[in-house]
Amino acid sequence: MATLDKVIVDAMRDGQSSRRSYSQYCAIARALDLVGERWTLLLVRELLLGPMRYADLLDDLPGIGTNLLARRLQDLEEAGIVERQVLPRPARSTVYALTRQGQLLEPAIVALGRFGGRWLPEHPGSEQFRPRWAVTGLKHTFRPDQAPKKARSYQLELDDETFHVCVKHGTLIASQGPAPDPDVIIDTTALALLDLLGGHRTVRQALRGTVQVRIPDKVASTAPRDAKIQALEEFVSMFGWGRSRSRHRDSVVAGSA
DNA sequence: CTAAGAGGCCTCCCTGGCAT
DNA sequence: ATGCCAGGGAGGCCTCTTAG
Repeated sequence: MATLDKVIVDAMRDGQSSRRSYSQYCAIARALDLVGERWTLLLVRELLLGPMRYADLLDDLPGIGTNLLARRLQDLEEAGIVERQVLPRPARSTVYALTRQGQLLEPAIVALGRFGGRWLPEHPGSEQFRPRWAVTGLKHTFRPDQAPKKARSYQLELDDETFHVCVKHGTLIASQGPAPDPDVIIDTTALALLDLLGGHRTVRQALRGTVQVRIPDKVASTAPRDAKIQALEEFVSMFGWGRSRSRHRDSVVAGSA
């Protein structure tokens, strides 16, 4: 924590940093000094699924200016929350990744997602939407009590992007890229996945529509069709998508009565 | 005494252009 | 691919004034 403290102390002392401080001896205020500025937590959200290149961050944060992204990355780097990594040959490009300190923000972001879900409309409408945000959403709608006892590895192919979701010992780990040895491969669009998780499509309807499920041979001991239904039902049941919104609606109705 | 409004200053953010 | 810079708009903060 010495690094983080130094950043704030330096900022407060010389006044030259762009970072504003609440100057309160409070852990929450200190956290907001570090990550409370506009775009910062969304930048961390992007990196929760793995390292990303500058251009990809720019693409997945529509509306952020190039200079602002550079500044936020620099601030997070100085605070020890983000670090630069250079990929090996042949890519050799620079990527940005969360440090161990940065990964400590995950529970806070998941909690914010649960909170924000209460005000999230059922469909994106005219708002921007990215497949990786749906995958991040899996983290804060995950219900450990509904997870299968045996570990499962899922590969999600959403639009043009591939993600790996691993459920093991009641925890969910999601990352960008293919699963090394998936039990189930789900190939669909991000919006179709939202429909399925939100309960607007049943598993059978989804399988007749735009959702494709592939099961590598090793677990296809039952009839393929049944195995697909079973696998997709098991996946969907792990997430409480839509539950938080209904709780909010209930409270609004109760409050207005 | 307190709350609300006005005005000036400052910071933040975005856009577009440009350099490395 | 990365990120710096200038210009301008929007909004926040601070101070002062005024009304109740």
